[in-house]
Amino acid sequence: MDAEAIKRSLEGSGLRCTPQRYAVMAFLMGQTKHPTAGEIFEAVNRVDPRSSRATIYNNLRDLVQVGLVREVAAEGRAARFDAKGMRHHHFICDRCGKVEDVDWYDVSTPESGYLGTRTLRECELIFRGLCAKCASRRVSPRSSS
Amino acid sequence: MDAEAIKRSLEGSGLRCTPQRYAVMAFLMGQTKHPTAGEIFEAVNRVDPRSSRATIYNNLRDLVQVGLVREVAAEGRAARFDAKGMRHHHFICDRCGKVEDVDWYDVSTPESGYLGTRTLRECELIFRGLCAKCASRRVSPRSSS
DNA sequence: CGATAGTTTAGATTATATCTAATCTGACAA
DNA sequence: TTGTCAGATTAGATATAATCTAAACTATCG
Repeated sequence: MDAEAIKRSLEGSGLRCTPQRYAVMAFLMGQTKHPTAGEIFEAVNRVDPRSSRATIYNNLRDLVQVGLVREVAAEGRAARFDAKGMRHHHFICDRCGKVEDVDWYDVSTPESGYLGTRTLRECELIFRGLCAKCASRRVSPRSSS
Repeated sequence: MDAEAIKRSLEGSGLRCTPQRYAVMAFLMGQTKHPTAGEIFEAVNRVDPRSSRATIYNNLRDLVQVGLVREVAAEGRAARFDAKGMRHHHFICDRCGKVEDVDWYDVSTPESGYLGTRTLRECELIFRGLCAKCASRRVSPRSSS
């Protein structure tokens, strides 16, 4: 996504396109990983414009609130974020905790009545197991003994 | 689940059935909510045996590790826990953040090859939307104007 | 241009989780 | 039964992540 599209998405969401917000959005959109707020802070501050830590947190909160960014539902101390671009599911590794994107496929939605009087917005899938790296690590020590 | 079954499940998992571990398991099994470590600490310390905060955290880590308890994949500052009893999915409210259990149903698993060389252990479903309380709250102000 | 709301700042503070070293406890072997 | 030792707990210190605070800055609108 280019500069103009980022600007438009921010303003379209009711947020001003400040340099600091732009930097966060641009960083997240160029990511395939799911960085923590701390990682975003450090990455973004390598170049101008600089942002204070509170600005990073404030901006992530605002971006999540308007729906341009989402917090990833994963265990671990620090929240992880990704930009809502192409729809995808997440795979979380039992061993190393890494969160990876996997292609979207439609999940069968529950029967009507299943959620009672709750209103359903989205069904999110999380796959759990071993990532490619950890899965091959497990196999390797055994095959040599 | 009764006292003896808790003891057996602890010992069967390779953990000693200490009074403090028993208290945490008993508390979690009597819960339909998804308490934070802090909430568990407070609830458990209302009666003997008392536990230090580190003991609560240590024991939750151990219980998660052996698979008797799981950390719930939900946003929010503090981790939330539930005992692995009856299989269920979770509904997370967009507005109040409450995590609710909903009945299990089988999710269609992905086609072979979908996860590449990763190994799949489980597909977890998270429903998102408004809980019954927040959904009815939203409707009420509008219908009066 | 001035006013004002929105945003950022930098450091302080809070909340959550983890560490640390000493002490306690229970299991097991002799 | 006793002694040993590994596992567990303790209580407070410390680390980490997130949030607060009040002042300053900035962009927008009238």
